[in-house]
Amino acid sequence: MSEECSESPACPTQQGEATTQKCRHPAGKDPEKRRQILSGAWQVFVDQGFDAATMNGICKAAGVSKGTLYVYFKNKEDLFVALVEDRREAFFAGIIERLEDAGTIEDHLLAYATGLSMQVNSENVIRAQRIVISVVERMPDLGARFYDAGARYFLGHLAEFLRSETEAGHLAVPDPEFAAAQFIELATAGTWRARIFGRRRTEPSAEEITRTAREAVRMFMATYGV
Amino acid sequence: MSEECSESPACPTQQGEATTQKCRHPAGKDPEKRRQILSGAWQVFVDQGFDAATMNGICKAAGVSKGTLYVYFKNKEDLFVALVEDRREAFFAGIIERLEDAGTIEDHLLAYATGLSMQVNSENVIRAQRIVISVVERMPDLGARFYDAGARYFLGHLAEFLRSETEAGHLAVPDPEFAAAQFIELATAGTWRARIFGRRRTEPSAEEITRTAREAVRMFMATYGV
DNA sequence: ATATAGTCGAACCAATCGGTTCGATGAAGG
DNA sequence: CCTTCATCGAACCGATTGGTTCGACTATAT
Repeated sequence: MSEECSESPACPTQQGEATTQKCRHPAGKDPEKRRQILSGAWQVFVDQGFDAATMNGICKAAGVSKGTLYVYFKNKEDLFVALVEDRREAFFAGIIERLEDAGTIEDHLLAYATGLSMQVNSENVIRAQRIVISVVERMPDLGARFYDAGARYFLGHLAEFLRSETEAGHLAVPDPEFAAAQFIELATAGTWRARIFGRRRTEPSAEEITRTAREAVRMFMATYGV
Repeated sequence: MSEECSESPACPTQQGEATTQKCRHPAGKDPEKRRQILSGAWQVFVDQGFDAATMNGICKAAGVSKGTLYVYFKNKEDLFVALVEDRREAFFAGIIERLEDAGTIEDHLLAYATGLSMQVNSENVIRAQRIVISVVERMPDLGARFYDAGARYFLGHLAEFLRSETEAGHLAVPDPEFAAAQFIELATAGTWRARIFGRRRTEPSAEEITRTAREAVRMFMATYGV
């Protein structure tokens, strides 16, 4: 319950030091409360889906009154959009970074594939993906943005890597964008589709992920290696 | 509106010949009416999703009274399950057959890939997949059965083909099941995922499909060719 | 200390949903 | 011709929903 006044510039209590003092936030602007709402909403949405989730349930889960909830978000759809916007980056952060130190091209690709597959097959992300897919018809932009933040983000980054390695003569990739798409599909071959359709209800094991990733790299290098 | 009495064995009107005469069906057993309901339900579900679709809307679309609807299907979920059950086979029929006459292994794989990709990326099938995915949490078996009738059916068939070609010495595929999964992912690389997330709102062109299919075959043969 | 204002919580609202009921209708069957 | 019965259609039901309102409470800022 101890918040620091770190956001509102109109709050004169802020001392520069980290202080546990509270300060007055304008209605609907307390970032801590906002996070609290989003956190509760995440739980409810993730295990009930968009339609089945009720605003009352979200209030209860978030520990916030309904009136307050509607001060922060104007309706259910707005709340959901904000939630996806808030989480989508977090899903895929930390994977790109850890790839920088990889050694050979194979190591690089392998790390890429395993990181991607683990994340994209994890229970939470699978559920989130299902929900986004289920509302794509009603909120077309949401799905597109979610895809851009996830798959497309990886695609772009990987394509860039492939292009530079090709220019350096370490690979022979005529169409980096397309090859990146191929690689991403290979990285999750046999797992993701079955997961998203509920055919597999548990996350793939680390061994399976690395095995699939290794085969993806092998296949990729057999085709695009020099 | 002309029905033949072709199903009910209790109907003495049936003459063996095709007749346009009507006959009395026990309540909830007229196959024509059943088809009529499923057809209306299909339209409504496909462009509204499971939750947004209402039983009243389905009645109107099907041209059937609500009372009758509930004679044929005991509730919304039951209707939806029956609908998926009714359509899932139809989605993927006709693709396997047309592959039998293919010549070389490459031709065979190419036909497989293009047929699969066209079907799986078509607007109707994409929408159906989205709906199934959206209810997977509530109806786990439905998603699994749908997956089995679609992807898994292809996987099995393709794996069998790969195995026999390997035994004949035309291919070198150590793990046919897994290789089949790889091939299927490659066949839809760059299209299906974007389609399902609504990132692409139009079906891929025939040229793109064949191009992707051709690259899939090339990659596959580079890895598993003799 | 006092005024201010963000939050609470519970009641409230209109709308809609899935599902049921039942008398009217009209065609099939003997 | 008359009976039977599947269908119709419209009213009806209880439950639940997203969303609103408003007075009570309380921590903050002056």
